[in-house]
Amino acid sequence: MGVTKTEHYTGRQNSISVLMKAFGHPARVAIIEYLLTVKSCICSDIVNELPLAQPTVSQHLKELKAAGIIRGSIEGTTICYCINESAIEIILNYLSEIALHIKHNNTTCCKP
Amino acid sequence: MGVTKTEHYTGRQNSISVLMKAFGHPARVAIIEYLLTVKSCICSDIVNELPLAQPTVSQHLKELKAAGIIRGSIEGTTICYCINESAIEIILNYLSEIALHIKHNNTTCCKP
DNA sequence: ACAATATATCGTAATATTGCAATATTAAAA
DNA sequence: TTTTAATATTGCAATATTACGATATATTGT
Repeated sequence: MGVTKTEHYTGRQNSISVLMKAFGHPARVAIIEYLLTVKSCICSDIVNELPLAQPTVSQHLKELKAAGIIRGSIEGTTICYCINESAIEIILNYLSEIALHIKHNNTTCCKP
Repeated sequence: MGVTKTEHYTGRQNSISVLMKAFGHPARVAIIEYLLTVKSCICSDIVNELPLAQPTVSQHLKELKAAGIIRGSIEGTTICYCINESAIEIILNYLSEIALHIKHNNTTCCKP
């Protein structure tokens, strides 16, 4: 049906999937990487850096913002967008836990 | 058009987005978490743990495997699935880089 | 006030994803 | 060999995503 049964999963499972999904498109990965290279976060020229039309970029930015990966505020005709460090930390902590679990469990099957 | 312009992005951007996308659904997050709790990785009962029909679980497992997040091999009527540690490490390294970049750049705008 | 510039929103087409019933496949067990 | 059990595949309906042209909005500069 194309609709996710969100209510059947834990809050953490849902919020992790939202954060990860935001990284789940190469355009958004490229946007994030571009934001990193720009020291000042006035980023009116993302459109020129990407092979995408302005409405498409705007939409990806909106999704990144909705997921909490970036923050932004209007500054005249330009927008100040930058990465929300704490969102990155949340994913990092989650994956670190997983990596620890794997090492701890030390499952011997499925080794290449 | 619903079709991603993969060819316009770097190989790294594409592969990161593939890995992250695999985590971009709560059912797959739940599957991964379940795999972690099972010491031996014979996981024939994922279906009983999740609020999803067997074909749906099978499909999510297929996607996780295609993305490289899990590995699996047939063992009679059951399947041995487990998490591919190196895939987790790849994401961890990538996000650590981003976090470092953020701290290093020390952009002062967009602070809450 | 008007033009220029930057970004957002709307509408829409193409494609992808999610979920499941039905069915197929596969190998162990009787 | 037939049944049983576990997983995969197929086909399909509902919904989501991606992308962009057209247009709206908003602010700056003249």
